[in-house]
Amino acid sequence: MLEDVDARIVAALAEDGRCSFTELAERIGLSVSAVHQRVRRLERRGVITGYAALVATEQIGLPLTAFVSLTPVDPSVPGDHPAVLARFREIEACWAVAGLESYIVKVRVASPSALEQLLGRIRAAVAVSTRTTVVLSTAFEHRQVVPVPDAPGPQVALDGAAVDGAPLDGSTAR
Amino acid sequence: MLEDVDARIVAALAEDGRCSFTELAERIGLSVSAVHQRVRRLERRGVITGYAALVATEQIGLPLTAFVSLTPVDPSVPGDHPAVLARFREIEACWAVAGLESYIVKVRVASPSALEQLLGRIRAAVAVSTRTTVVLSTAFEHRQVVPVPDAPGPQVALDGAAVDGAPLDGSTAR
DNA sequence: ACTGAAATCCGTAATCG
DNA sequence: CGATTACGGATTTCAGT
Repeated sequence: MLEDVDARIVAALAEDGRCSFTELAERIGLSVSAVHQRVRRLERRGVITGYAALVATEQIGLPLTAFVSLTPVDPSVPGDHPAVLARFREIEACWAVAGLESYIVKVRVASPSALEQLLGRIRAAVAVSTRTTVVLSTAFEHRQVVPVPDAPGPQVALDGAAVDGAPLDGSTAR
Repeated sequence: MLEDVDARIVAALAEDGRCSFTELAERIGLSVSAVHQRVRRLERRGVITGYAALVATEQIGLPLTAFVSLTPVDPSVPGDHPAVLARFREIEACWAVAGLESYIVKVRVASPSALEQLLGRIRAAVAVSTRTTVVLSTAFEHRQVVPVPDAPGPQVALDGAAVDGAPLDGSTAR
């Protein structure tokens, strides 16, 4: 787990990945060099694994998002499915999951017909049957889940329901 | 859609969101000010919607990821479900989807019991039944899907299968 | 582990082509 | 739309506590 100061740094960088060390230091209440030192340590420890620009996929000609669940045709033949799936540009993420299906991948394509073609290529490449769930709209995505222990916590009722407009984060009062 | 230069800038920033304008300019082969100008334009146009540090959730005490599909108990009562769901810290993403269920949310929690409690709170807050798929492992995530038109393209066979070790991105030769 | 200072590098805007 | 210039501010390192 994370210490308070580190958690606040991670939360700040998760929200604004290009935040300067100077601004970060002001927000956290430490010197620039101390913050710098901690960020580098968080990177080395693998807490922060990288930085990314968030791209509106609709704006770059990929307006269709879908989740595709994969079920191997012959489960006795293993093979490194994720490695094969990683070679599809259209696949943004790949999870191995518990349940009827073995994998879920998230894909971004230009059109229904591009989706159809992609599904065909996936089935051919990894010998799976697919089940596809088309995304109608993205309410939010890439949101950050970093717990910030020292932040003034929301008032939370005993059953875990938030009292007013506070986040329903299930955190305990302290 | 995007112009070649913009696409390469977006791709570079998607891969390294903290990349300096100086380094970006070198990679793209433009002056710093030209790149600067283009990045600002991409931000203004909403192509780049933000920057984020990528955080290893296992490292911050949230090792359990799951997808939860939500089906409203009474579909005739609408209400702004995404807005309610957004108030749960544990929910990282929320999509409205086509199919039997209405929404899919991605959650990150500390443990199976934390998941159980979260599901209870979700069902209570938005009056849905839930179906949960636990993630066993994340092969990859947050990968970038930005098409880079001018990059030396992979040799692709007519059926769309890559010839050698190139990405199976279905791009056409030019 | 944090601070403060020094040297270098970068971001930003203005100006010109 | 891109290059050059110039200055203020940021990054990074290091010595000190």
